[in-house]
Amino acid sequence: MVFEKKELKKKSDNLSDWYTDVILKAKLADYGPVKGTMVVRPYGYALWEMVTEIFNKMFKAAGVENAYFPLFIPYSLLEKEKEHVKGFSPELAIVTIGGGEKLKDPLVVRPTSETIMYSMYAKWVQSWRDLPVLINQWNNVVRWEKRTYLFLRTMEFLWQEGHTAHETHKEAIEFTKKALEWYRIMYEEYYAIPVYVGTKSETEKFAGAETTFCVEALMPDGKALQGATSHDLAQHFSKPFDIKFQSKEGKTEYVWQTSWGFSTRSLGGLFLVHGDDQGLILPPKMAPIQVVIMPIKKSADSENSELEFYAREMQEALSNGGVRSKFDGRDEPSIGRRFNEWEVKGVPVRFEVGLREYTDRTVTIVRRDTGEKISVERGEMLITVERLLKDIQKSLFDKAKDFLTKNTHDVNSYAQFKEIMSSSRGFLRAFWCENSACEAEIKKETKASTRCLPLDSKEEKGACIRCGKEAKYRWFFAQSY
RNA sequence: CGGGACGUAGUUCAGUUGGUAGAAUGCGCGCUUUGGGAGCGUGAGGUCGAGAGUUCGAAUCUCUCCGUCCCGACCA
Repeated sequence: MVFEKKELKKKSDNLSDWYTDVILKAKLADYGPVKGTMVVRPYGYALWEMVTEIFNKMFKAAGVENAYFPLFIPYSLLEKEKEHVKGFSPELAIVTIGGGEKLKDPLVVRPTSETIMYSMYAKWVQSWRDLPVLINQWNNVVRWEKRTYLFLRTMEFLWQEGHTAHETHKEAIEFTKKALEWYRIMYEEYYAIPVYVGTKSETEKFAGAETTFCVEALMPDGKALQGATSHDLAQHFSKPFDIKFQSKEGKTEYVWQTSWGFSTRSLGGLFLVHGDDQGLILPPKMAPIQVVIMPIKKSADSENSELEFYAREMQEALSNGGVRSKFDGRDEPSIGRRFNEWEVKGVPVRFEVGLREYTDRTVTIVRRDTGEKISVERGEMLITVERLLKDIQKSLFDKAKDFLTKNTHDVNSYAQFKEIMSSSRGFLRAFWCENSACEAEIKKETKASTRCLPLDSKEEKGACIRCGKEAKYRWFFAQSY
């Protein structure tokens, strides 16, 4: 049974309107007073906290430590790596006045921390014994975006940025891939969003990187979202920043570095992929509230207190079983409205506990994703919920995977390429000559840019989709968010 | 930074040929309610984005500015 949301825009009508609407109505975030800024509200921040908890466990297990570096970066530092400053200068916020005086050396509000961190790494690394350096920081960065969008593109966003330094290139590359694997796990196993994992083309890679690895996800409108990136920086920064060490052989060498980041943008993807006309659907592993318990009261007070006791005891059992739950014992608004509130917020499972359940010693359990309603014996509650949460997690992933598969096309002619890009979009696997001029033309003509070359790609003999010249690989193309 | 739309109550919006501010919803209080957006009563809430001009009189007409959203170029 489908219940109309009088106040919520429909996902099926217009994805972009629905997206903004649901974020505001679910109280995930709100617009800040400065254009392009966003306030992350407690419910949205709870999701980000989930991300930090999950990643911190992974990072720390690999020996990565958290630290904090300053927000302000001297412009002179940023200039040291040529490609880096060129890539970022159009979107920098620069402080020119401090303490009422014009600054001699303007300060950049960090757009990313390579330069400020590496200026410190140069002091800290002297010997091979100082390596590897494995540091992550959770912080905010600012990029002066011309056009912004809640979560997906804001002027200031939250992220983690990991920065490592190693003795050898091989070790650095391995670490880059390790970070990439963390990102894949976060998307696939927690966000329930299947991704393609690969490397970026020369034009799409990070300013200053040797190679950029990425995870790419598909949104319901057929556009691709770059989920996270991990960079092999080689010695591009260690040379200008003079990060040197003496090797075991007594030789002076520059370190090999990596950097990798995952931002609040990912949450935008989470909302887009799983929601429906009723609102958000959060995968159980990410949901700050996995089960909402709703006592349905009757007017006789004596019954209510026993009912409430019955329901509260259930919450305690859930909590002991490691299930995140919320008890909604409010008298107002009406029960129907409160059902809808939690649906908009995407809580995966709802318990309905009324006189019927109390009398029969049962609980009515409702799935957010399918709307399916079941009655369960009180004794079977915990095991049923645990199974249900797993089912929902899997079912959300399977659904997204199915969508991804159906919208990934092998394309062999430019006419077909254009046709798909002007209709359903999605990921297009096509041969490309790897010439950046050709890439630019394709983007201009179809809006599709190269998203990645999947890691498991096999060399083949083909002809570039646009120019017909020799091409070795099928690249993934898509319109990017 | 180009193109479009729009600024009136917390929100969504109406406001006729220019005549001095409205609705719905939300919010407060009281009572009745509770298995899918409850009912009745009552109350609070506005520099009509800002400034200037035209006029006896401007939310309404003119100009300038500011801001927001959407679509492009740019980007995590």
